[in-house]
Amino acid sequence: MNKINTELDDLSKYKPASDKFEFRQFPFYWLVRVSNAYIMKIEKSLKKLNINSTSWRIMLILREEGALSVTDIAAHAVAKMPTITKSTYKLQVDGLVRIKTSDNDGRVSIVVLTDKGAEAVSNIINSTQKAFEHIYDGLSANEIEQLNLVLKKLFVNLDTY
Amino acid sequence: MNKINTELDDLSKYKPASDKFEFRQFPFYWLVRVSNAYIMKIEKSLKKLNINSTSWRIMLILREEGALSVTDIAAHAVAKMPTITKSTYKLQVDGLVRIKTSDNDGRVSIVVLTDKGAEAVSNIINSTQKAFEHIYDGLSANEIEQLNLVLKKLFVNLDTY
DNA sequence: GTTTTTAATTTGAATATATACGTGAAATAT
DNA sequence: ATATTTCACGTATATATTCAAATTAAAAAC
Repeated sequence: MNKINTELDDLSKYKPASDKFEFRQFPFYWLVRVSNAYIMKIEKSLKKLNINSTSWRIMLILREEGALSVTDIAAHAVAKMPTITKSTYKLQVDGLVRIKTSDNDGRVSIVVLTDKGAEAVSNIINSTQKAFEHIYDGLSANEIEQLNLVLKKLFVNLDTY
Repeated sequence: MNKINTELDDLSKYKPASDKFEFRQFPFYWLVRVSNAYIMKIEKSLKKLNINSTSWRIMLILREEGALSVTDIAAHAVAKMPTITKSTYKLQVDGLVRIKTSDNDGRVSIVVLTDKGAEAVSNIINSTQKAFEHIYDGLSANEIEQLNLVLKKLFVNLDTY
């Protein structure tokens, strides 16, 4: 049962400045841990295919979004632009994406997945499938939905303030 | 209201291999985004103090745990040992931690926060306080507890399989 | 006492990013 | 209109971070 009125809650104990603060109850401690553990895990699968998690993320995003600018990719992936530039150029060398200057705006670089890239995504999904086999054990669809919801809220807060 | 019987749920749509998969509903997409956004945010605060998020994490852990081996720190921080070795030696140069060989086991390096280190933690908390001001806006204590719970489960799954 | 395992470090390579720069577009002034 | 300033997008360069692989050294197993 979730409380409706959130204003009555004292959330200070989840903030480092509180005397009640304890890192083991700190959501961001767990968030970073899970994120790191997840990245380590899939990098192990991706290793054989000579691709890293950043490139993988870029390709997944491009598959669903079609063509995106470097800025847009950086926003999706939450990474700095130089990181994305470098990563996409490496992908281009491997023939997995194509980069071209926008017709409308000469400053903008548009990145698209090539056919080879789309095929690579399918292959990668197959070879990482095993890593996801037990990943949601003990969780309900409801809990996952709720997790997504809360993460989205946290993201907005981080992005806004 | 959460379902009790999790076995009835079809969680396949949260796995990349499903045809129903969509990265925007993928918990790990959001997890990595939030983790990256959080790290970027606090790194901005920590920058002025010439410390990065990894060192910060190590110091927070040491403050609560007292003395820890490099292996233990790596486990807490979910990073590789060379990363922790390098990071702690940098902290030692700055006088924030002390590294000494264990009395019991000559292989083990024990790391402790120095007085200067403990003081630095307090200072850093003060200067990062502002970053946490609105971070939980729109969330209840209950939701945060639930978040922690789910993250812990995910971590165990990632760690086990 | 030799072999195997474990803990940490060193080295080298890949990745990420801060900073500076180049270039195009938009806004403002002339 | 057109020149000038400001701003936005991306890239190049230099530096920092991370980690795989190899190495060293200590402890445990045999």
